[in-house]
Amino acid sequence: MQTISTAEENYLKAIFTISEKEGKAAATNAIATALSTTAASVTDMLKRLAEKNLIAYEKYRGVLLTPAGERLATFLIRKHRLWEVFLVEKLGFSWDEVHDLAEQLEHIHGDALVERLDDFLGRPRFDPHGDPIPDAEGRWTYRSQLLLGALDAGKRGVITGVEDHSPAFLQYLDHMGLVLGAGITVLERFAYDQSLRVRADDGTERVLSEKVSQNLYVKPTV
Amino acid sequence: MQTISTAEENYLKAIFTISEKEGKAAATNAIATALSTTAASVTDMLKRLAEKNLIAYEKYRGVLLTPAGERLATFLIRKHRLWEVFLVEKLGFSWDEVHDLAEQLEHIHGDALVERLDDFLGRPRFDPHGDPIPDAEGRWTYRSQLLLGALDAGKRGVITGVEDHSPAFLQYLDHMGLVLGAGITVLERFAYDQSLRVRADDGTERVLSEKVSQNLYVKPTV
DNA sequence: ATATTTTTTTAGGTAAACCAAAATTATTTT
DNA sequence: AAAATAATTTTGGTTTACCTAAAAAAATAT
Repeated sequence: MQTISTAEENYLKAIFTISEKEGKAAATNAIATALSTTAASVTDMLKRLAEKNLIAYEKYRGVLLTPAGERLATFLIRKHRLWEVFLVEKLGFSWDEVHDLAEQLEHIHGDALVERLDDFLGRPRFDPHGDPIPDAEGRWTYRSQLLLGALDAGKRGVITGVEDHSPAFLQYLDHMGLVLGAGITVLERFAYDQSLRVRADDGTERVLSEKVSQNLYVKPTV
Repeated sequence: MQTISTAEENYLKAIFTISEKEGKAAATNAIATALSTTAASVTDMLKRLAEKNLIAYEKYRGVLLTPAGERLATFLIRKHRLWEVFLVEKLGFSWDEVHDLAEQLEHIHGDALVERLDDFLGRPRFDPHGDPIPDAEGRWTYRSQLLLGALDAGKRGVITGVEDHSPAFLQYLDHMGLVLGAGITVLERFAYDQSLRVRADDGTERVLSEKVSQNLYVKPTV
């Protein structure tokens, strides 16, 4: 069984994320940007990953993960998100503090560790940002959610996740009481700047910018 | 602030352990053996660690840690042992399974993580093998313990730790019911092979070899 | 005190993971 | 369809952390 380095794991995760979002092969430059490295370094690594049959790579055509590569990437995301749950639920970190630590912890190797951690945490299906956690077989939980910006006036939804994971956005949400699970009703949409007047379940009313409404996911309630 | 690689951290820990046990500067060969590498590689690394002022190195004279190096080594041991407590107390691993995982986890960087983990675990002073855990300021807890082999016939002690940390020994102890905190009374010492006849607090009597009695620590009870 | 053995260092080399600059290929514009 | 631009790869280099074999120093034996 071949071993995979931390650097290789980071490439697999980046390729997974980019090709998933773009719906096509990940470009060298996109990977370089995601990993804060140069295109030359990426080409270097792609050759090695192709050699290990973790990616399907054709020069100048971008890359896709092979089933083996996708399995590894999925498992890395599983580990990252389980550790995030641990950091928030057990150690008391806030959701804007856990990314860098989880980025390190996801590279710890040990199948038994992951499964025991999962049990210890009560087999959570979503991480502290509302992102789904693949199960031990790599299966994803799908959930019907839409951006708050897509919710019609008069409709209510429950906050289920974020698109922007930056600490600045997460801290803003904390400040506004917009936490996962909170109910929110769209009262009015201002055509001028696409801002929304919303009401929390406790009756508090606020105006949220388009930028906020485009980065917050809600599940509509009936 | 300079960064320290995982390889460098492993050298610091090895130097700490060897120089502490031997009571003198750690020899190149001893470090090579401890890290399963070659003397040439060790010399290589010693130059780099000396450059970073983490060790006091004189060619052909062995190495000692500087205060900065000792601080780092102590903190690594703190992290290693806290993670071992987590793995045993929270995730349900047994004491013979946790070393390799803790060996990875000790290299996770994050002061807040360590302090929160320490709190979460109830600020334990000893790890699952009875080894002391340095506190956040790097202070060690000392404990009066001696090898079971040094306990006179007729005396009773409580098991406080192990010298040999190998899974084989730990599993043997489990099998014999010789867990941390268990009481044990030496009934008789056989001069021929230095084996001991002992009695557990539940009345069970056993004979333990010299090898066992030289690898098990007890705290004498009055 | 010299010879032998052991330990340590040096010399020269490797692979992984990065880089800048130059060359090549693909894409877009005209 | 050519020219210009953008994306990608190649070339030649770096550092880290290893290695083997040879040389040098220290320790031990005679």
